[in-house]
Amino acid sequence: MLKHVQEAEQIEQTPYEALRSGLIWGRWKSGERLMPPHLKKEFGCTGSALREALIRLSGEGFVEANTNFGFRACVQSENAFRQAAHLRLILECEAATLSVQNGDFDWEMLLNASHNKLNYIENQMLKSDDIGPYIQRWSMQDWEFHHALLSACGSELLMRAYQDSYDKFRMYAVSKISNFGFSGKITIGEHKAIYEAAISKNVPATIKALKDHLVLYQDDNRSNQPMPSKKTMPTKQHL
Amino acid sequence: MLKHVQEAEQIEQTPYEALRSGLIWGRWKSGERLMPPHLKKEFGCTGSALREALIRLSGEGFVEANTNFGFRACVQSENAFRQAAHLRLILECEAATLSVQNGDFDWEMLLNASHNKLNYIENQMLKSDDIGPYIQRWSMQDWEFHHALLSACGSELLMRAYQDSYDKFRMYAVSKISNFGFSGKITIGEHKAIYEAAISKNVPATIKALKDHLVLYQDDNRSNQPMPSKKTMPTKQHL
DNA sequence: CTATTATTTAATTTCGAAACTATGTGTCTA
DNA sequence: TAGACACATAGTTTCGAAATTAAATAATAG
Repeated sequence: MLKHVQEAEQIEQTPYEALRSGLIWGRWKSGERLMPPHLKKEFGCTGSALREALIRLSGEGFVEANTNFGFRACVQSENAFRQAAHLRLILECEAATLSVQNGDFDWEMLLNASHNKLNYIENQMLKSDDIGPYIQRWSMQDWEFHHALLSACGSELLMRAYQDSYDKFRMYAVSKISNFGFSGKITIGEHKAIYEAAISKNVPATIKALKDHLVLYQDDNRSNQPMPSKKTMPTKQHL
Repeated sequence: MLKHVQEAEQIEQTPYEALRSGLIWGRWKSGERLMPPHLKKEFGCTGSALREALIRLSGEGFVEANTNFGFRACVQSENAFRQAAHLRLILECEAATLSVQNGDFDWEMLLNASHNKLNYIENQMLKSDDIGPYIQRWSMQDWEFHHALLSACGSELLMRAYQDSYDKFRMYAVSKISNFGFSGKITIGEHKAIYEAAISKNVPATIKALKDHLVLYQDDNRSNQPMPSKKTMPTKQHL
């Protein structure tokens, strides 16, 4: 799909990392089967190793696992994308609130540094005609910035949940959003707004800036495709 | 640890379910090693099957996996418990808000039925001297009630994140909270308050009732053991 | 006696073959 | 021709042994 992505994947080490990367960057189509016997040729490892990685990824929600039917890439849909964006927004707002309240001097320095790096890349992309070669680096810096923003929230559990939602959001964004979510000056301005609100310890402004940043993909997921409550039975509990 | 729990575990089928159940119900001490070669005797299955289950559980955050060091039961601490309670509260409030707004007639019936069942058990426990035999059943009904409450939120992703936080909360509650969180009339009243607020479509009252229900374990996790922001580096991104 | 190195033990990880399951094809019958 | 049954094939899952790695003990030199 993407030349630069393809090249980068060659560097990956473990099957788990390679698969996770490939899933996020749209290497497989929505719902496509992931068969160890086939994949092992191009991954240069045994089928069992791939299976292990796929099990782990199914636990994280990136692949679907059905007994005796093997593994499939996550089924992508507009609805699933909205759900990921929604969850990400909830977790990011909560963690950012705590982080702004708790953040010390070191946190401010970290946030400053990560925003500078992100801003630098984004301005380079603004000048360039083809942003393709920048996408991956930009995506990494975007993550580093959002991670730094929340890093003082004080809860590793919250951080982990956030990363899951962030990665899932990115996976859907790759296939649904043009330029993977980078919209030139608009994006630069949004990141600047988040940074300035957070660094000045203004919690309501930070939350507003975050909502503005993610509102594009939010819309209203309440009325469109509601989940029928009849079908929603409690999953089996392990007593 | 618990007689009734031990008995119930014999019925379990897959190693994954048995392990998950054992972890939640405090079968292993905090940080204890989980070695397939030892466990396979009592689980009556091969070591490889256990390994597969442990990998999956590590993806869900119930066991810690270190390369070439095997698996360990989750390290429990007061801080980890607060984080689980906190995350659960965030997700439950958000999902409950959506659910109350979206909930149709079927949802109301489901909520009513699950609350009745929960209420029935809790009143039985109130009369009894030894609540031991009721604990597991009560835990199951408690889950069914909370699940029903959120079931109309419209986001499977949010529901799954909630279940993870709920199960982790329960795991810590088993080891930290007397009677696993059942406090007689107080608990009954809290569940009733949640039910009545939700069934009357009162969002603010529902949120308040949920916060009252979980506030005991909340305290203030901001100031006690803050996570040093220096150590918080972005985890490796898979390009 | 201490510290470093070898040796032994135990556990984890990897691997490939065997068993099982599902799918697709072809044949036979009504 | 349509339907049902048996067969063949592809893919999944399970299993146990070999290889690798870490921990523990014994042994030797300083």
